[in-house]
Amino acid sequence: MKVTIQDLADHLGISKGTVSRALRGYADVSASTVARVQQAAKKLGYQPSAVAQGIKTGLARSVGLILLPKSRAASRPFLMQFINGISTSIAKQGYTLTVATAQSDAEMVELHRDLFVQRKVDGFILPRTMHDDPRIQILDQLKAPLVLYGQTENLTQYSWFDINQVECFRRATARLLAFGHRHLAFLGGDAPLFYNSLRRKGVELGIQEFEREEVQLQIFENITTVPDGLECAIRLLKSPQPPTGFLCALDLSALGVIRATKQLGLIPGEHVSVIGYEGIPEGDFSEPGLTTFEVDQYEAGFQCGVKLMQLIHEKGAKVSGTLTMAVLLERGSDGPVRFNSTELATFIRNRKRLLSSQEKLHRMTEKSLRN
Amino acid sequence: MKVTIQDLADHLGISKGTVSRALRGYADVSASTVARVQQAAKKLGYQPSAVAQGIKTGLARSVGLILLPKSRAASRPFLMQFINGISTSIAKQGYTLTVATAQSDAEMVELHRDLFVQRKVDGFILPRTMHDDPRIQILDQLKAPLVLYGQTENLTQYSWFDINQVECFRRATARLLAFGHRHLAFLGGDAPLFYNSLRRKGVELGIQEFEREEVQLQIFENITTVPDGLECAIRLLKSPQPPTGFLCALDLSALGVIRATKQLGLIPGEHVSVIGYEGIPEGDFSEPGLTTFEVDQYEAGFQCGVKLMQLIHEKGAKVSGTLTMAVLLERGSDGPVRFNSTELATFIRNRKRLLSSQEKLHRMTEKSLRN
DNA sequence: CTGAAAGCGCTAACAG
DNA sequence: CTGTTAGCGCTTTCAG
Repeated sequence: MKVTIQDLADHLGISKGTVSRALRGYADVSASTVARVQQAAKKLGYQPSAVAQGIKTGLARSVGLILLPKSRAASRPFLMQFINGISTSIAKQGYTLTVATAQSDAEMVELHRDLFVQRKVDGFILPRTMHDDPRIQILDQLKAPLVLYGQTENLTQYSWFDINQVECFRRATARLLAFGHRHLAFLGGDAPLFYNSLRRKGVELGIQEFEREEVQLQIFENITTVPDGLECAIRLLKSPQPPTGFLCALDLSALGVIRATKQLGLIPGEHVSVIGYEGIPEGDFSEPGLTTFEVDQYEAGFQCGVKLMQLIHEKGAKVSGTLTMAVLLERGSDGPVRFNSTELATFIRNRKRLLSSQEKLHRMTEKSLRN
Repeated sequence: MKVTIQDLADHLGISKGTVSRALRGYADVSASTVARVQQAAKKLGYQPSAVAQGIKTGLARSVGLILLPKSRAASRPFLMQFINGISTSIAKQGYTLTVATAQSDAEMVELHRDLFVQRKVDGFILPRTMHDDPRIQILDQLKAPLVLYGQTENLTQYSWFDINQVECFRRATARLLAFGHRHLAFLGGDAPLFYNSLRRKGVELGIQEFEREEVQLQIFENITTVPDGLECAIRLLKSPQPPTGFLCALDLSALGVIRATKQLGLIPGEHVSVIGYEGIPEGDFSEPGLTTFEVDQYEAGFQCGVKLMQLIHEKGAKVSGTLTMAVLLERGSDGPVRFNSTELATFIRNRKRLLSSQEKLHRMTEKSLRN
């Protein structure tokens, strides 16, 4: 049923060694046999077993990507495109992507070790890099090829690909400052993840470069979901000195801030400005649309794949890091400051009265629409 | 560097055959050696090479899932959770998921063949089943184990998992009819995909069961994106006899319909009702929220994985099909009919006047908010 | 209960 | 240019 190299050799009346060399394009085979072999291979539908090949070469022709379903909200948005990018780039060399799912951080590290030791994969792509990433430690020990999607400590030792998040957040900050905002809040994401410090650094840099006036900045961390962002923003906006501009490490938390803003009867993009990061599709459907940096996750995956292939194939290949930019999507969630912090606080304090009057007007509008 | 079964055998002064049997839990090994071997294995960090195992067993301990990045919009939303579900369920048996990406339909079929012939995977999960699916044809020929996520012709021959989409759309239709809608439109998705006929059938069934009054139904196909839905809805709503209720095969097209509705100055959920299917996160951020059927993609992936494992491991395992339900998320995009089709047409024809008056009122609201 | 040995399908020396 | 041969690391009879 399953056709092996022996079958093919028998069929052609030559040895399997010759068949192997013909198929692998060795120079020392006559052109005519090469042709004959290739033809017969196609006819019989022969393709070498990757498993049997792997036992000789020591390679599985697969790279690993391990996910954490636990943090669904945080990891979901970007991964599908990322996966497409990886598998497309490695497919050229006959590689496939092996995806596994860990149920916890500890299991995650073990899974990396096991998959490599069992030779199910030849290397890894590590998304969502952490400070002192335990995955890196164990893979270093095993001398496993790896590429980081993101940055970390001792970066020169590794191949990595990342968005220049410092620059993104510097620009976002400069943008809000140019809009006249002087009270800012930074809602950071998962604290252990390395990107978090980069994004915060970008914000601090932006403020530092701005020398015209005093700027207030409040910093929060572990704001990773819509409810997180909502809750945090409600709390801040009800405080005596609320921020008028929100810089969010994640689109999800930014969407939460937009919701909070509306709940308080404020208009996002007018009374309060919000900027996110990542470019998830939800941001295009909120009202107003979310101003954010759109990351090309497909490209990121593709480049990670390319780098990993280099590491695996070109022995003694040097590691390389690449930094690229995301593009700002200017939608409606930010704009020129209307109230300063103090005015905003007053405005919010009176929101009940205003909300009810707004409702009355809404009913009027409705009625008139009905004719 | 890499520790093999031989190393372990040498270390313990026993034969590798014994080591192998001890590790695989054969009955005919003394408990004491089993313990010794396990301990030594842990100490030396020995794990059998999946590649070497595979050459004997003929199994790669991996299942394949092949994606089409081309149809990004259509395939993106559901896949990540689906992938998590698959890899979680197969991980119990030491299996991993191999993901590959095809650039075209033809390449997709080839990839299935190649991955199986090369023994990189032991079976496949086929999402997005088509009419006379060419993937199934080739895999049947190769006697490759497969599980369908979705239905198709000759279903009794295969293992499959699906949502009862006929029932979902029957309910959606009954719901709009109960709301008093009598002019409906069904915006179908990719025509070659099998789900499309099921969803349409559900709509037709719902209408057929409704005997109180005459119901108009317009049917469209290949409406797969937001712009598709937008365009189609604009055209329909501007027609002399516009539908007041939209049944959309996909959330994406439903979101397009909502946009169209707003562009025409109508209020979705009041002047026009829209129901989607799938439960993508965007639906929660549109205004109003999209009423839709939420599919548990994780569970779907999990069940597909379980079925595939049965097929691969239990020889002579019989195929099995499972039908489950999605849950209706009642959000704001549908509701009791306000205008019948004729009234709606008139209303839309006068929209310009209305829109400008609405704007005036909006400015009033704004002004009052400012104090 | 354990060791010896064959062989899975393929590649890569090494002869010829 | 091609055939022969020796493994790669593991599993699995088959003897003992």
